[in-house]
Amino acid sequence: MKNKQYLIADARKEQIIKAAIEVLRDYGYINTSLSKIASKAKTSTGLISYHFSGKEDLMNNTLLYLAEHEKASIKEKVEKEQTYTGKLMAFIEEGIAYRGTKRENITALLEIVFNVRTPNNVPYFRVEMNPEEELNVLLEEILIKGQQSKEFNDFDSKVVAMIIRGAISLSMSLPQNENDVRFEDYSEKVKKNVLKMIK
Amino acid sequence: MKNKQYLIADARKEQIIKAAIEVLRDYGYINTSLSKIASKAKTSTGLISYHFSGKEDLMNNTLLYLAEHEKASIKEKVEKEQTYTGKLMAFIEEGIAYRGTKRENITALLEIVFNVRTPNNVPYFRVEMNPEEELNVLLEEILIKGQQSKEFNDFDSKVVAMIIRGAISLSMSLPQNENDVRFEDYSEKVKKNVLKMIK
DNA sequence: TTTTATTTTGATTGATTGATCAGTTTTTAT
DNA sequence: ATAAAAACTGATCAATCAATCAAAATAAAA
Repeated sequence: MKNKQYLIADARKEQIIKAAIEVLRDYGYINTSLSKIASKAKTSTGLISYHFSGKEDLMNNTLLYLAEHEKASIKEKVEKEQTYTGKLMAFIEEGIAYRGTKRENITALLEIVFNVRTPNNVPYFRVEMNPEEELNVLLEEILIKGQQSKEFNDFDSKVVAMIIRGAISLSMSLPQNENDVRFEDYSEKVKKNVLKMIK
Repeated sequence: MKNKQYLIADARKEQIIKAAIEVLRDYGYINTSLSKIASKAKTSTGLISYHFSGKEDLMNNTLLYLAEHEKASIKEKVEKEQTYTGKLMAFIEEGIAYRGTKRENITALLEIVFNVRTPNNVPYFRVEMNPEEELNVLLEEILIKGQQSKEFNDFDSKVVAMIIRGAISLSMSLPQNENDVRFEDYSEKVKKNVLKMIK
């Protein structure tokens, strides 16, 4: 029963990670301490150190958890579509929608990516193979295959991918108190403008 | 002689701000301490507290210094152009070029904007009237006036402005070890794609 | 049941931080 | 020249932090 043996540990780990996400969202990385996470998770700092090898390890696991969540959400929508145009529109739509509905997740992810650094002092957001990078690969793949299938015309796929990523990122700066209509409106208009670039 | 009276103070303030920019670039916000800034500026922590009311005040002044620098650099190029197409292309070109040549400035600016919060715990990058916002206003103004003069066709100026801003921001993720050619290439291609959206 | 392994607590430690302040030097004004 | 104001130093302080650890509680295995 090797599985059951670690069930408690895994559940506790996820509980701590979820608490970390809340604290990161509420206080920002600089004001996120293990004791704040511990009290949010209704446990002790010692337990965090027991399940994770340190604060950095906790942040790495939290980042992985968040990136995986986002990636799964977007991939699912993309795979439902048959055409590359459909896949691309789904990528944009879900990328923006995710930032509207799962705002706290993206907020926490940004706090980590902009503050944690490798042992060589390189910020995560400069690291080539960070977890977010997988979504880039997916996006560029859609663009290139769409060109090969003649659905899209000729353009630099890397540059257009960056423009799309930038537009999705900036949806975070949309006013959040309003309802979803603003996000949907932004999403529709971004899609229209992207089509102008690639068709 | 009211002017001379404050010359030393102003010079010292700028010296400390420049040291802060270097430390922010090298260590990131979380590892930026007053003592690190003091030793980089070859002075003492006490002096920083003498010239600034605290760490937050220093960061605010540094942010202002950086935003002013960038704004002046872009505005200068934009104002040289006569047509709105010219102004828009200049905005994009200088926005991207600035991120290539003054990388340390933008790096420090991002460290501040993503970490400092208002007394109400609102992150700076969520504050409506942050210093960066002035560039937005300029960009939207170019787009709207370009439409009014029939240089541009019909589109949502706020959305297109966001797409452009996103593309400029992401130029920071271009590999930096290479020479400027990558930035220029990216710049040219972004401009072409933007023209597809607005013409 | 007894033994062993896993999980949890909370107090403690050593290090670092931003800020303060008494005292010194330098500049400016009279 | 003298007084006053401004600029500056460096030691010190209280607060906070991540990490540690001995001891206790709980669960699993024998």
